[in-house]
Amino acid sequence: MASLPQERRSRTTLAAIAAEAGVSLPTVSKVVNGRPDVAPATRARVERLLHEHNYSRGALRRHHRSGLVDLVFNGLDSPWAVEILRGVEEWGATHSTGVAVSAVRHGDARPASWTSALASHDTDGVILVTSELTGAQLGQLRSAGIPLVVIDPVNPPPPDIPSVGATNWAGGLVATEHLLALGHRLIGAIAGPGDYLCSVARIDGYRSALERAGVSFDPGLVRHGDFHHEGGFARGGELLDLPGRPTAIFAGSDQQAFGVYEAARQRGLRVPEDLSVVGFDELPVARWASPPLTTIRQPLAEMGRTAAQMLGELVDGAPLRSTRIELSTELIVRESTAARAARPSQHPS
Amino acid sequence: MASLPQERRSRTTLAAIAAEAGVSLPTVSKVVNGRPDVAPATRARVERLLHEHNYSRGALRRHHRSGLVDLVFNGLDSPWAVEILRGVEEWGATHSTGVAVSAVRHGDARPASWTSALASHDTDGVILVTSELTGAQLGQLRSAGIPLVVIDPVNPPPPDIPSVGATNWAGGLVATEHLLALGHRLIGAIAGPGDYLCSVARIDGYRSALERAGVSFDPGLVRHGDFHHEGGFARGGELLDLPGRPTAIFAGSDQQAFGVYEAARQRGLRVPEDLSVVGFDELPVARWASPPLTTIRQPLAEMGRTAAQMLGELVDGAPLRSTRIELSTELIVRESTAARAARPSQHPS
DNA sequence: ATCCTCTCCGAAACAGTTTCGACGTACCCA
DNA sequence: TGGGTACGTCGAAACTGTTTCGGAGAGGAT
Repeated sequence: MASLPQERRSRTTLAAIAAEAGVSLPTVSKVVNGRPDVAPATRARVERLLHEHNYSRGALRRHHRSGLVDLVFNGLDSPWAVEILRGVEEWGATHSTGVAVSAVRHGDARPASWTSALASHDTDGVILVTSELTGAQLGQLRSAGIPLVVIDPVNPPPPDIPSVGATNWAGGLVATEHLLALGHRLIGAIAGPGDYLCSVARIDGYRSALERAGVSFDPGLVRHGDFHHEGGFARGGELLDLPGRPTAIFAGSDQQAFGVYEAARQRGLRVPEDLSVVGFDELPVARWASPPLTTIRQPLAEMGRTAAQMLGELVDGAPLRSTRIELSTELIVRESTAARAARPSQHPS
Repeated sequence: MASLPQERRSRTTLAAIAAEAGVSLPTVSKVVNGRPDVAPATRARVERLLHEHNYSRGALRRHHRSGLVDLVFNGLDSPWAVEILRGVEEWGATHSTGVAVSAVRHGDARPASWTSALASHDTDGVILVTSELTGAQLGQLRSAGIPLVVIDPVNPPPPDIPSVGATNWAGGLVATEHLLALGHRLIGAIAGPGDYLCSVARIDGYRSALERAGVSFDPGLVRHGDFHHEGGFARGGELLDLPGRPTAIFAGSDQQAFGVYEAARQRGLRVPEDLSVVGFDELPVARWASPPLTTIRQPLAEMGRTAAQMLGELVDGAPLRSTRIELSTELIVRESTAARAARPSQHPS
């Protein structure tokens, strides 16, 4: 039986590994299940082979539906994330599928990729939210046959990976046009992290709106935040301390908008009388802020539902219908924006 | 029922079921896995037997750790929930355990209990958050041998079910004492849903603080909200429209506090000059509200971590150490509370 | 040397899944 | 009506993986 080397390439079975490692099948099984009674040397040898063949819980398990989908966030510290989660969970509830939530932490000491965690509880598919995707991770997923859908990818995903997002560019455009229509000409903008696709799209929309209106784009009025309160507060403060203080700020996200609120409040500036603010996301809090926030609605829950839907089809073996879906954004006007005051604090011109 | 009860407890194997149903073992396997090629009549017969013996993925699997814990929320529509989730997820990440999130929906058409959903992907344990727990559900869990930990139970759980909460009573007391110390005497309160334990505890604390200060408790100043923005807005509006308008409101939750903000703003009342507001929870937004919210910190993430920790011990078969843990709350003073104005009920201009 | 103990491993029994072919029935067509 | 075809249903056998249990061998104590 040892004469045929083809044996091992055809199927990755415990017996094959056992033969190659020169041990018996039960011993390999014990290694896989972390049983104690295996000598360290033997364990290491088997594990190395296991890893070489990247054995994934049995080739036959490949067709077993576990009824579980993994939802991986890049940080779980935003109400933003819950909205996505709600959408995915709703889909899961109506399709008898569990949703396992996890968060990758960039600053974490353990550089272990989230893909390794997936192996412990076998998952039917993965939805990755605003996270980077390395080639190695992709390779792991592919070899394990686990479908993947990305929401708001930070870097453009490979063509065979479907992604779901919102019309961020159009949203940035509409937000800025709204401010322009109110008479504002000095409009600041706070982007998200510079490497997020959705962030640059929004700022591009902002710039296009300015240019279409014949207002020159001033790079000094654009800052990069972190999409959180802190970033909005710090960057917003910088903008408000500028000699030519903007009369309006496109905050890039709702949370940043609230940071801007606070920066304005601390400087004795009123919203919207002295400063108009537009957010992005339409978190539930936006309607309840003081004053209620004018913002760009992004159908977060629906994005989650859509991604889950696509993933479900992929899990069922359906072919990929579309590789990229962008759900439309919408301007929601509330009370944080107003026409530019007759005598705003004019910058010296 | 004709067979000995010991028999089915000792060994519920597919082969036994097959023999009893008069079919072969593979056929039973197909039924369990939902394979299509089984005649409806046969399937029904086998399923009935399966249910009678309540076969649960093999008796040997009983000791198999799936590395998955279920976190069941009563509605997922609050930033409150994410904080809990974060705590549980953190624990899961460091204990190579996945966290499956689901939400029960009270108004849902499908009255199917969440416990049935648990059966699909076998779970090591359940953390239930602010939800009711029927005896039937408890029975299902017990018979399946799935440990349970409850966070903020709505009704007092049975003595053998551990629960985690916060010192709600003390929080309500401290919040109210803070307002009393600022000179307020007409203090409104907005509770959560009347049947929530945490809600009544907070209001009891509020009442005790009043009584200890020699201020008479006026039931007309207490309203029942829903812990959400809407409730705070509606009930807060009612309080503010009272003839003897309160000069301070203990909002019962941060979200209700923001609802009160909006109710006050619509009436031209300023916070804190005309109205002091205290929240409860210390959601991340509280620090970024306009004005920043004075609130009672509830260590939500730590509550999640603690519950997960307890559940982990239970899963490992450790004995129950304590049946009830209350983590301490803490007053965080920001800018939404101020000393009572000299002429409280007048609009300053 | 002898005995004991403890670690490590595999033979065998066990549990469950999948493949594949047999059997019977229903349906279609001449 | 008869023959052929298609399909649904089921089980024998082969397969994958898990657990138990006993035995070989190393090392230590006497």
